[in-house]
Amino acid sequence: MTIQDSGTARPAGRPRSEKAEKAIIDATLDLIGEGMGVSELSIEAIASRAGVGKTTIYRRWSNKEDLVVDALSTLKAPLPPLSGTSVRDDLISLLDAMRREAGQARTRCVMNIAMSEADRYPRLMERFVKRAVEPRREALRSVVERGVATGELRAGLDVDLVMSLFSGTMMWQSKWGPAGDLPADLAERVVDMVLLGLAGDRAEP
Amino acid sequence: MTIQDSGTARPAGRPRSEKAEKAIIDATLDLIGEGMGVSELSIEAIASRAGVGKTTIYRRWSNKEDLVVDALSTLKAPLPPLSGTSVRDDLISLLDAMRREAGQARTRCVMNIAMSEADRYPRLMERFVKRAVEPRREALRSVVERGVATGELRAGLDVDLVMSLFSGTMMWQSKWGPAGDLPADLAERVVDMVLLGLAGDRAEP
DNA sequence: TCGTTGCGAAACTTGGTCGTATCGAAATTA
DNA sequence: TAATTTCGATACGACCAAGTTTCGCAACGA
Repeated sequence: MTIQDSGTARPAGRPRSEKAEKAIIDATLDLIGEGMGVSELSIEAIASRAGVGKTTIYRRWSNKEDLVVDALSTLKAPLPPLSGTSVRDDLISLLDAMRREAGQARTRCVMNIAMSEADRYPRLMERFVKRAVEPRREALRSVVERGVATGELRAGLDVDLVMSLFSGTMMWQSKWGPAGDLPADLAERVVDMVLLGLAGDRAEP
Repeated sequence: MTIQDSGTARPAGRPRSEKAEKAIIDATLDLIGEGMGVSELSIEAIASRAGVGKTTIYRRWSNKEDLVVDALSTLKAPLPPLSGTSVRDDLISLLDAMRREAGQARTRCVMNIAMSEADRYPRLMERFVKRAVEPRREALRSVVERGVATGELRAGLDVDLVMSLFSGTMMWQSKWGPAGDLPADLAERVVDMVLLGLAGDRAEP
């Protein structure tokens, strides 16, 4: 028990540079954001991009995958606040958050990795899904379920399928939709189109 | 002008083996189907898988991308026949074709490439889109437009957005939906859900 | 039969990355 | 000041894949 034992017993010597750590994480995300797959990321490229020695990376992470896991984990998921006034409004809020994120190269390329390398890096994906995907999924689910409960949405809906409807549409638009940024009113149009349905007449029995 | 000038003036020497060519293409598609990205494909792996010397590959394609372009180009797009009786039926046919294709590892992994490597291999993607994506896109578009024309679908629909709705939902399901094969009635459920809409009441003005 | 071309296999050169080690300088504690 | 630890830089040996070349054999036309 030394005199300065306030939780973190700082060892002697030069402390690790937080700036270097941040630079490494940023460089990793940048490279991913430029379209690199996990398997093409090289420690050397990351070190060079970050302006850092390889030693500094290996001192912190024992291998590439651990580094990528940490890098992806720093992508926070600040869900938009939901007004809760109507299911329609909340759906638009959620989808508009997706639209805005789809405009960022980083998010887009992380999504690329999630789509294409999930099978090869299950550990990585597991952590990433837990951190970034699950919160959104659950937010969307709770909104949909609330809508069913309040009658704003039809009873008997397949909630998972509804979620696929919204998420899939937004993702498809961001990847294959019109070039450039997604239109600002996309979320609203998607939600209204889905809520209202496409049918021209409601001649159901 | 020799005596045998029938269009293809066969040069002297042993002719190129069509079998080898086919084996190379197949091996390429197999490896892609096993989850390899374009950048991870190695000519050596392809040659080894195809039971072929590297020379035989380099004699035909000057680089990896040309080979992959040719390989993907051989993936045919046999669209399902459309009954044309109702827009609903045709939509189900198209979406069910997607569902069935999503069950094939090859198609799935080609889709992975399309999603994640489109930016890095624009030439490749251009040809692939033209060959495999466009026909489907146009088939879907014509069905939707016919629906609007006949009144089966609401007037004033954003046709591109409708297409994103269907394509995106199916793709999302195949990637993030329940594990294993997609349920056989998925296409029907998606189409009906979208046509009918989610709203619980139609209190629109 | 002979010349030409393709074949698969193997050797080879080149270049990139890995993970480790070493260096002098810098930052911190004691 | 001395001890300790990290810093960025660089060098190292090992490995792997790319792309080229060489080899002996096979398949074709003349």
